[in-house]
Amino acid sequence: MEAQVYAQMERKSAVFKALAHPSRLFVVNELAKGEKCVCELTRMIGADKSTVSKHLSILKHAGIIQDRKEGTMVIYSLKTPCVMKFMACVDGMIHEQVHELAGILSCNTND
Amino acid sequence: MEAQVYAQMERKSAVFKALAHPSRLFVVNELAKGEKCVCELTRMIGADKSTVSKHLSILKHAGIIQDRKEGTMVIYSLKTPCVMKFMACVDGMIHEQVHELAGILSCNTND
DNA sequence: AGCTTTGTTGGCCAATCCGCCAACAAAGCT
DNA sequence: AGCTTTGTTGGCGGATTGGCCAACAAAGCT
Repeated sequence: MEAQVYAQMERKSAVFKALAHPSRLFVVNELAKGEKCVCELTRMIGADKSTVSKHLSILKHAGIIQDRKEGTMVIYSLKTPCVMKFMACVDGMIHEQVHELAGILSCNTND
Repeated sequence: MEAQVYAQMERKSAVFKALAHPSRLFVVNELAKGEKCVCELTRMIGADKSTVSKHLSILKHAGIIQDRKEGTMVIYSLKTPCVMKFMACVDGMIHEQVHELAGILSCNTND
């Protein structure tokens, strides 16, 4: 693979890396419903605020979310709504996998 | 975050994790053009075949690609074409970032 | 049967990621 | 000014990932 192509793939993979964590995915899902401050996201996730702050920093650096200050609070919102389109695709993939598994195991799955 | 929601996010993030590597992204891009054997992908990437095989295994396990045997060769192909739709979205994000950077840099050219 | 080609798996080690704590910074309140 | 709330950053261990080598397996040739 040529260095130029590799560099391009690296930039792209950075976006996927940013989304490759349950908490960060949760954040994106919540922000899709509306903007939220770090404090609220921290309460929802239930981890240390430093942990959540770092997750948000990763998402921001990837260009997926943006922030704005309001008093002592920092409010985050979704920057790239097209991310949610792919979420639907992933949902479909997971449903398909569950279906396949259900077929293999031939037992009930209450989802 | 409730355990059930966390589990759902974990399943989703597995798909993103699978795509969160330059070589694996390269594979997806190549397979979008047409099916290819491990040997060809190995030549294109330029890593050890064991490394490429593991990358393919990760993509397969995530439900993104599928394989089929043909003689001594194993031929991989894209299983979920909707992945490519998101690629376009990511491309757009990167272009936007480049644009922003260009804007910032063009405003500060005082040297 | 023996050799070659093609892939996969296990193991080792380096690099990266993750989550908590501690420390610090900024803004509002008393 | 001091205290509180809200966030960010640094750093430390533990867990995970990534890439190479070696070993093994399957199928095609000679």
